[in-house]
This record gives sequence, C-alpha cells and structure tokens, in this order.
Amino acid sequence: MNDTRDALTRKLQAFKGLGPEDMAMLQDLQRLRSQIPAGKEVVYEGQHSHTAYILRQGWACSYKRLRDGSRQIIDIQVPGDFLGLRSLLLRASDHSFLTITDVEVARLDRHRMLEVFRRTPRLAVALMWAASRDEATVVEHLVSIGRRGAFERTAHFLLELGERLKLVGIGNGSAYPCPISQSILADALGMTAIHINRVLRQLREARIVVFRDGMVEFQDMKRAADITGFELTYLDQSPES
Amino acid sequence: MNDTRDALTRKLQAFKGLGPEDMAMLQDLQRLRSQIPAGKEVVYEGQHSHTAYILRQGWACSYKRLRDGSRQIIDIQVPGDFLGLRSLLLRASDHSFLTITDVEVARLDRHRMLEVFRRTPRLAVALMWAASRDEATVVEHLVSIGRRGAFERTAHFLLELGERLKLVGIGNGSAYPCPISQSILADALGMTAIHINRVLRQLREARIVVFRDGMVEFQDMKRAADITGFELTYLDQSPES
DNA sequence: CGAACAATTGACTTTAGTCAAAGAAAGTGG
DNA sequence: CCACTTTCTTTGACTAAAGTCAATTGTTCG
Repeated sequence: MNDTRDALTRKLQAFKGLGPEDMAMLQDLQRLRSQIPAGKEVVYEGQHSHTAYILRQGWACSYKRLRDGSRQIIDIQVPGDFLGLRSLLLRASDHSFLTITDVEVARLDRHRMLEVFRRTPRLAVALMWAASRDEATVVEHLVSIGRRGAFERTAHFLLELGERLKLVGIGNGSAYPCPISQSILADALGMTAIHINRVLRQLREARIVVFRDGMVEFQDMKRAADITGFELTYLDQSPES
Repeated sequence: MNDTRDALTRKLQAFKGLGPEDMAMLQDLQRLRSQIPAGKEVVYEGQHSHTAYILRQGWACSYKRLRDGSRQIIDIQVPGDFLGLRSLLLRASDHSFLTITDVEVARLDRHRMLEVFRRTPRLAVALMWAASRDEATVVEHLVSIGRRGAFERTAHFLLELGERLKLVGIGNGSAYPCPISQSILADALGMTAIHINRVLRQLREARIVVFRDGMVEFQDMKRAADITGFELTYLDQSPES
C-alpha cells in the first residue's frame, strides 16, 4: 500500500496499463490545487463556466435546487471523484456544489482535457471510465429513489458508499467515516430529514447498520446486501483493458 | 429543412463547426444497421458486451429490473439518442433495453469509437456533448423523482420529451407522437400504472396536457412550464464551440 | 450564556400504492 | 370475418408509506 498516492491515482490504478507518461500527465492535471472550506455553496446552475474539478481531499456533493426551495442531491463526491465534469461540454452547468468538509480540489478546464485526449489517449480512456462509473452511480440512485422503499434505499446507499470509499483506501466497506448530516442524507435519498431519522433508527434497531457520530458501521453486511439486493457490478472496479 | 438527414446528424448540427470529414465519419459510424421489432427486451445487465448503438428510428427505453420484479426505466430513447454508451467503457453493462416500437439501430463498438477520437476529434467532442446531454437528462429525472410530486413530475417529463423530440424534427414541442404505454410511463416516473392513469386524468381535466392514443398535446404549455418549473437549460441545445 | 443547528420523537395528514373489477383495444388462429 | 386471448386503460374502495407540524433535547461555537 502506497499511501502517498492521491485518490484518483488509486482509483485509476484499477485500470491496468497506464504507463509512466499517463501517470505523469495525471499528476500534471492535478497541479492547479486549491482549498475550499466546509459548507461553501458553489452555485453553478445556469453559469457558463467550463470548469471541472478533481476532488483530492474531503467530501462534497452536487445538487439541484427546485423553485420551492427543496434540494435534491445528485451524488456525494468523495476523494478521487470528479466535480462538474459535464460542464466542460455543456454550455451551461446544470447543477451546483456544496462542500461537506474542508476540501482540496484540482481545477480542470476544457483545454487541458483536450490535451489529455491528444497526448495520452490511454489516460483519457481511463478518465472516461471513471466518468462512466460516476454516471452508473447516478443511474443506480435513480433506480433506488424510483423503486426502493426508504429502508432498503438507505441501506443500499450506505453499502454503495462503503464500496466507493474502499476503492480509494478509506475504510473497509463495513465501517467508514461519514461526515454527512442527516439532512444531506435525506436530500440525497429523496426523503425528508425527519423520515431518514426514523429509518436510521429502524436500521439500528434491526442491527443492520449504525449511522452515528460521523461513522457508519455495518453490523450485518450480508443481511444488508440481501435486503437491498445490492450488487456491485455497476460500480465495477476492474474494467478490462 | 432537409428531411434526408438522420436524427443524430440533426442533433449534432446544433454543434457548430463539424466539417465534411466529421460528417463523413458520422455517416460511416452508422453503417452497421439493423432492425429490431417492437417489444423486444435486450437484456444486458451483467453482460460483458462492449457494444452500444445509435437509435436511428423508433423508440426504446433503458431500464433496470429489481429483484422483486419491479422495473425502473432510466430514460426513454428517441431517434438520435445513444443506447448503452456506458457499456463501451464499463466492464459489465449495467442495464437492459426494451424496444417500444420497431427500431433501426446502428451498432458501435469500442474500436470504432476510439478511431473517431483519433481521426476526427471534433466529432468526438460533439458525440461527447450529446452524451453529456443524455446524462443531464438522467440527472433531471433523478431530481424529478426525488423531489417533485406525481403531477408536476409527469407534466415535466412530457415537456422535456417534447423538447427532445423537437430537436430531431419530431413534433413542435407542444404536440408530438408518443407511442409509450401508461405502464412504461409509470416505470419511467417511479410510480404505479394505476397512479399515472389518475395523474393523466388530472392533467387532462386541468386542461394542461392530453396524453391519449399515442399522442401528447399540450393545451397550456405556459402553465405546464410554470407549474413544473421547467427550464430547458439542462438540455441546452447550442453548445458554444 | 445564548444562538444556531442537528437529531429525535409524537400526533396527524397527504400522497401514492394495493386490491379488485371491468371496459376497450389490439393481435391471433381458425 | 369472427371468437378469443392478451394487454392496456379506467375507476372505486381501502391501506401503507412518507410528509407535515410541533415540540424537545443535544451540540457546537462565538
């Protein structure tokens, strides 16, 4: 285990065959770093910024706000994830961000990405793989919100998060730090904060998983996976070359 | 209006600056055509097929089935849309398809796509733009299912569909052919067929939109857009170069 | 200490789902 | 062309899930 690697490098290493040039370019891509404090809302909806980020450290989420003030979180981003990749290509960004903890990001712009495509196509494919995986995650959330009940949905989400974190070296899938509030969790899962609170209690009382004090601890992952029908194919870690 | 153009060409033409070589490549990409009859389920979940399609004619949908037998439709595909683009990069395809009408598709494989990236990068960017737009649509569905009530959600979906079809020359946004059954609509919107039936009645009685006999006709688009908070930025048609 | 926010719980309401039943439309084999 | 099945649509009556309102307890932080 080489803890000096950044999260995205870790993640892409599931992708075999990246050579030294790819790795160098990947480092270079993450050169323009900056820090953002927790709780900062980066409102991009409707903005014409062709900028995306790599989240290097910390947690964030992407969301859309509706006119009635309610908020739907599209996905939680953890280290190694992209922020706002779509805005590189779409004219106007379609969503905003919120930093959940203090974060460190690396800025990407369209020009740099095109350069990656030109000069290190292998890395480009790896990045597109990561983007596809993010997209598959969003699709799974859609399915979850559309067709799973609150109880299964919550357990499923926590299982998924554990797997995603494990891939970048945080936690072991069955226990991991999770600095998100119940109201963020509620907005991610399409329910109210009050309801998620009750659901979390049920999960705790059913001895499946405990969400408390910034930690998630599964007591019975097998049953959790069973109840929710969780399978990790959609996150699948090792794309063949 | 040049009706001889295929739907994808029409759609990408919103993307300025494609040259003759790009156009030729775009035609070439659609060379491997085949027909599939209506009602065919193409089950890909868990399959390792690195194949995607361009939908040239007809309607289809992508969906995931849960263990309890229920189904969540991820998106409806209309002419000019991609089918299964993610499976070009992910190891295992994460969803399946259903043809809603008879369709004509053109097969894509990873190798051909990589060739596009190498030889006509301009077209590659245009295709990635289209893919980003599809993704933005999925995100909007997520938001809709998570945070809009059934009435607004349904109206929103029908508005969106109208805009998408207009872009490829089908209908005018306020009236268009729509060959999908109520049960498909229900599974796309995360509700039951019975409930969508009631909602469609309400929309009809409120003189907002009529969904009947394979046609959608808005009677009051302004009010519909107003009620649902519909804006088409997320579909935005003309990306700047 | 008090302010602001997060978590918790109870009582009640609303929304959407379930069950049951029929009518309508569309395709099939004779 | 007609009986016959199958699928789609529609409606009513009832149930279950999740939201709303209201209030309380912690917690963090200046």
